[in-house]
Amino acid sequence: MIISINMLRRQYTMDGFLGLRKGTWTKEEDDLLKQCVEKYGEGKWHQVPRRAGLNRCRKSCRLRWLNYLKPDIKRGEFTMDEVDLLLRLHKLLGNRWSLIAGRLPGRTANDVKNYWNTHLQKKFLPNYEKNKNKEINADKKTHGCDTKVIKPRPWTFAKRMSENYASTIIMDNVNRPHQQQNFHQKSLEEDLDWWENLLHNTTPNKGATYNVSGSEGDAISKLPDEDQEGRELVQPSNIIGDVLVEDNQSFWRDFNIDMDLWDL
DNA sequence: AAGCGCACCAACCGCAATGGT
DNA sequence: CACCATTGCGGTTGGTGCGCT
Repeated sequence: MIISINMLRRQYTMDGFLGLRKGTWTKEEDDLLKQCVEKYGEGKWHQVPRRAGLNRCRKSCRLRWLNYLKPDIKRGEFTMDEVDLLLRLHKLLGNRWSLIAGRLPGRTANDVKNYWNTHLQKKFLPNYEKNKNKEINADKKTHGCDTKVIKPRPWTFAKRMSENYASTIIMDNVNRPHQQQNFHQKSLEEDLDWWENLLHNTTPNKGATYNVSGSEGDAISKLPDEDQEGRELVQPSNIIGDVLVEDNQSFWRDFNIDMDLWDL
């Protein structure tokens, strides 16, 4: 077996002195981690190395599980539909990879980020080559233009959602969204407007109001399954525009991609 | 065949957010 | 409120494979 100097350096840096292994995972390590998660469930990552008998740090275990071992991970080429959605979401959200990945079933944030960096960045960012070594406005560097990215700030969301609360984003006079701290009680339909608008490909209008059900990637997955009376609620992931999509049905079955639409 | 450059992607690192005490 | 431990995220690195010369 040939071990390069770089490999040694990578595997035995500071963590190496602490006895922790680094670098590529072996089949045996994968099996141990899989067995551990199957037995104890996902989470409590600080306990995983000990429970699994792995000589890895908790971060490494978590990453390996989330990006590679998790059973529902979809591998292989991105489909046209996925690329389409990725482009739209990136235009709106910027490099919020976990948020974007949350809308692409089976894809991880790392997958999405890698795909963007290797396949899409050069193709869809005007002036990418020109700007890549320059210190420029972060939005401009990300989007190739002065697009303002909606960056919802996190707050304690679970509690608010459980009380059927939503926050409000008001677009200011330069089309920059900012959140208000006063929460209004809203109907679920209103809560979903923001995500509908997202998928409608709309640009925030001056003075327009968007209702946001929480923040960060968890937001959607944390929406309640039922309302306070116990009635089943429709998850926003199943709503594209005005169309309710059945489970396991492609969102874009009859959808034709029109790149000009986005003015990229 | 060897050398080089590039694309891809798994994995690492630093830091901010979150939760518990 | 402060502090600490843990989690999660995004940027970056580096190994590998492949095509070109």
